[in-house]
Amino acid sequence: MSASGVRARVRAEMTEEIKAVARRHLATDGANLSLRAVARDMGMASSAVYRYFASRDELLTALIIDAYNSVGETAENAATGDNALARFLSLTHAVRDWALADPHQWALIYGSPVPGYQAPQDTVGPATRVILLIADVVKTAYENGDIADRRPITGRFAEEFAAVAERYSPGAPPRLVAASLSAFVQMSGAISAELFGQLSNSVDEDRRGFFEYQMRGAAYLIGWE
Amino acid sequence: MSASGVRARVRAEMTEEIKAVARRHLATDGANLSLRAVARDMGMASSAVYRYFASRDELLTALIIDAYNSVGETAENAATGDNALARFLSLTHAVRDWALADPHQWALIYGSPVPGYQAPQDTVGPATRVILLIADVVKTAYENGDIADRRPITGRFAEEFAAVAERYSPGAPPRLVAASLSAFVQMSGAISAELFGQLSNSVDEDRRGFFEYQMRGAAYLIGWE
DNA sequence: AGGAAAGCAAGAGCACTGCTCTCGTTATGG
DNA sequence: CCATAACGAGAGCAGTGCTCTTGCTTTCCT
Repeated sequence: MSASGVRARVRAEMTEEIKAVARRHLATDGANLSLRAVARDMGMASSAVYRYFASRDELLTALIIDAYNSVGETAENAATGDNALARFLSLTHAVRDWALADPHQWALIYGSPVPGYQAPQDTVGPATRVILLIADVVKTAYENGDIADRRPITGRFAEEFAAVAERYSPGAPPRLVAASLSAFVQMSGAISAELFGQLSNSVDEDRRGFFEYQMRGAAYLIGWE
Repeated sequence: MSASGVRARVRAEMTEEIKAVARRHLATDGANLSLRAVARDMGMASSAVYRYFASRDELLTALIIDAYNSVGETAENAATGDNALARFLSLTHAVRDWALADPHQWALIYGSPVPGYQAPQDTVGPATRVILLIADVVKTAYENGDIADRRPITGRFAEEFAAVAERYSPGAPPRLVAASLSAFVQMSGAISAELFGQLSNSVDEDRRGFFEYQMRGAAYLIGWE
């Protein structure tokens, strides 16, 4: 019976629960969480977990994809505001808040790659959501004429960006694509620096303010203000 | 006999060799390198390694300190040029080159922190060499009048930076300290993004050019050009 | 309805890990 | 010269990822 399949439903629930427990372990053990410990927490034999994830790496991959989607969705929902600059600042703050709320998930996707782990193709889509969102906000602003001129870029990398610009937003200046990607890099770099302890003893009180300062710098280089 | 002590000399050599072998393993296993494997490579029992490092974490700490000093020294030696901007660009390129030559050492010090590992106090000194170097280059430029005005900073974090500025470089505007730290964050973020695969499929040919573009952006926000 | 096939959970087992403890050996220093 | 400290090796403990076998249950097809 059951066109949906009872077993399939149970399987989906189990899969989800394993991921949930694994996410909890992520907070204490980071990327080298123990599959056996996860199984123990669920009251099942470690070998049973392998029915759901072929290896620890596959579990990690699932967590990585979920994390990318989670932060991507958060950013998309936060990209609101009267003008494009407000949307940009809002979304970057949302990403930072997401990272602060769960530093280990952030480390999982934006920290150093797990040794020996090779990210499969399934992760590239979710991984690009935030940068594409930034690019979209910038593109809209540009088409509305809200982007001031900045120095054009030259050199080989300018041609690479010209190709990207032509594909995603014909007519947009290549330097705008470069500045957008640079803004994304600044954002993730600022968050990682804060989370990974690089700011200790210099900015301890108002890290949010310093983050916004940096994002406004990135916004200026894009062409806002 | 031996005022220096034969045993002490041998011990120092052994310590250094263990670190060297461990650094090799770092390239394949990352931060969760195997102490036993290191011992095996050296033809000794794993328990013997504990005569030199009380734990795996202590070995990692030694590697971390060495890495900080190595990149710091590299940056210091590269901070040459006719003007301060040239020195800044040169040192950032040197840091990037250092990271590209040994990504795993970079990940060790600027990547996600090893779970359960708490960096001891010995690491903070070496860890600050690069940022202090940048601050020094900027300070010199400011005192020579080579730094253009930029928008002042406000808010609570501005007071924090004012305190830092007063201590390190009395008279220097707080926003300059903020911009210097931001430049450092941009640098490490740009390198990490490149090394950790965040730039795939957008900048594949001329990553050096894109890096310099970003560093020139940071330089502009400091007040160069 | 009945039987084959597939899914599932558990346990034992392998090779590995960090780390501790004990045991002989060797160099150091009073 | 001899007690002491440093040293290397080995065994052992508890843990790891992963595989394989064994029994049971659900699903699917004829």
